[in-house]
Amino acid sequence: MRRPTLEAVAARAGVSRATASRVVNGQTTVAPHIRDAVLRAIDELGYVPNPAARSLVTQRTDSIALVVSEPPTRVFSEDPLFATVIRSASLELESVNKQVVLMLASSAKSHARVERYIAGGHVDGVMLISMHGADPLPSALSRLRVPVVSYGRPAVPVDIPYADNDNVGGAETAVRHLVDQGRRRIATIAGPQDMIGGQDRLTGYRNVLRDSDRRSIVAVGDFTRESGAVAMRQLLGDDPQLDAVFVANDLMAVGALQALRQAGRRVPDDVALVGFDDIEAAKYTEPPLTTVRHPVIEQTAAMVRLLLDLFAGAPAEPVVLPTALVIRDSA
Amino acid sequence: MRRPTLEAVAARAGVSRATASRVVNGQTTVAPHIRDAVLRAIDELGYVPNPAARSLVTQRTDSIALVVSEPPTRVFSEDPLFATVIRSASLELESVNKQVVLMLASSAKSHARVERYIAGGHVDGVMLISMHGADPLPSALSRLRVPVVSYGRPAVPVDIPYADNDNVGGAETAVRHLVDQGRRRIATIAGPQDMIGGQDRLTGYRNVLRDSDRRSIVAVGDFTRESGAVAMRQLLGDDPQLDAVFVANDLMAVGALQALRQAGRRVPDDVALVGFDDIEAAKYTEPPLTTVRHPVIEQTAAMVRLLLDLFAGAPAEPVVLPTALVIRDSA
DNA sequence: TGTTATGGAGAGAGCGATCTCAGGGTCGGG
DNA sequence: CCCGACCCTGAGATCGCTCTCTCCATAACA
Repeated sequence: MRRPTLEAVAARAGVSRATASRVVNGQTTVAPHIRDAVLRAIDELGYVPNPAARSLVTQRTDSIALVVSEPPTRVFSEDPLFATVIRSASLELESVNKQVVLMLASSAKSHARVERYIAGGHVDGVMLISMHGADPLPSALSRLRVPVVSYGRPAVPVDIPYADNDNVGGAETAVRHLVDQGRRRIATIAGPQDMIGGQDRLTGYRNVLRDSDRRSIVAVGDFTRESGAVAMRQLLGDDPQLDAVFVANDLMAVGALQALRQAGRRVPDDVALVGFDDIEAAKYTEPPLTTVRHPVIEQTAAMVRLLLDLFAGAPAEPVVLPTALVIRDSA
Repeated sequence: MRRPTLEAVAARAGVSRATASRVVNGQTTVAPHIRDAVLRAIDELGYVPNPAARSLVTQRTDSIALVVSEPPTRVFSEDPLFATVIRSASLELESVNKQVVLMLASSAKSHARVERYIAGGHVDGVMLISMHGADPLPSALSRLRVPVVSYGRPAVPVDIPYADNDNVGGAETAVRHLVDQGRRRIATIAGPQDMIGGQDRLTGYRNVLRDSDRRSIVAVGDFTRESGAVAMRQLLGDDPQLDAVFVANDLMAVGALQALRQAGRRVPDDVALVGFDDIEAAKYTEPPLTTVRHPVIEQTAAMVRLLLDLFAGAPAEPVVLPTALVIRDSA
């Protein structure tokens, strides 16, 4: 007992396959009563189009790969970034009837697997979210003649459109805010330096300090809460007099806040703290976190739009979204 | 400039399409020198089989959906369970040349989307990891005549094979261990009661207490670390004399440990603690956590095997893997 | 030498959709 | 009343592959 085919639907409705196909694909050039007959037949038979047959002739699959090029432990960490990107990309593409296929590319072996899958034409395009500098995937995929876009500027210079947020500018705004408050010893907890976001946010910090006659005090974390606490303790050891910290993401800022509390420093009285990302948790810290908004959903939407542009043959230029300082109580 | 077809490969190698196909699919009935010629042609043209055309005739897609029926926030939480299942399922299926397609089914809307995708025949089978009682997906999918297996016993009674671990038995072993140590007031931090794992582990706790003439003291968490801390504080309020706690998963146990420390209780001297799952972090707590091993990788492998059995037409009976008490320092 | 296995290659029929193109109505205008 | 325009519908080719079936060549045996 096989699944019903379009042929069966057509027979039952008393029309040709072509007409049935027209109805299935929502063409308007079909007489209403015939349309209804076909729809009824579809319903009665429980017809669902065979995607293989369809994509064989259309040369489309209507599915898009979201390749996350990170070890699973990072993807499935407490960082809500990936979850948000995945969810909003799915949502965004759902509205144009495309399905997101999530692929994790951690090891070199899984890279090869992903490449084979993409090269095989299983998907119409690729959204890449890869943050590490050494990642060979962006260039590998761009060679495959498949439409590829990236979430965030690829670390390796490679000619694929991307949607990013203004990491440098955001960091500059944050640090300038601390300068404007008259803070003198402004430290930073930077992100990992093999990630473009980590680099750019540190650059922003340095830019402002350079122009404002202050010495830079840097500790490096890896974007996890734990590493934020560790880095904060280290900074307090390096310079017990520090009166402000710019933290490269909110997760580390939460850890830093904890470390400051344990060290008996009041925030913002003794030490002002600015984070980056504006994750949900930033509202609920004690005190609520002043931070730079990283528009994840908008950035994802922009990335999706870039991909759709590529499909349409339109030119797709990189997009950089502005960030905005969200002032709460920690600075 | 289109992708080369099998026809092109055959032409270049001077053989028929059928022979080229035989080589591509690794059949042995091809003369070595012809085989080589075809392989060379494949290499020179950069030929990759068209999956749509292939699955149109074979009626296979060689991809398997892993449907995670949880809100993304839970999937991408600090709980390493999902990451491990995803990784080991991919690994396991890779060896039989099948690709895992990850689908998140959180809302009712995404349920419909997943169902449509599966019904469309995009995948050969489905692995379901769904923990909530009210989840309509198991029964919905089982109606679709697609091979479906489940990670963990489905909360609704439905006829799909599953691989589970012995939650009840594991909990019993843990609590018995506490009884054997002469603990008198043994509390539990249970998991969410709309999840089968949460229910079963509480059942195990109750079974042993009932037989050992002790009163049960229950607080309920939601498997997150935070909720473990909250529940522990509540238990200490309810019965300041308690001398042991069985915690339904390690994540909550970590939180409980923290709460106990803050309350000035020594572990295991004042209060003994047993967790469940044996996650990596359990080794590194202070003191290291005594816990029940939940064999995630083996269980995933068993689930994959069940699915492959279904493909082969073999009967697939539910599998329940044994758990084992891992004794460290907390009890 | 004739006959039967046997191994290896090719011809051709599908798989289930889309899409172009041609043909048969209906209608309005001359 | 005839004809061109227009709107629907159907016939049939096509997408790229697998797989059965047939056929040929060589080997093995009597």
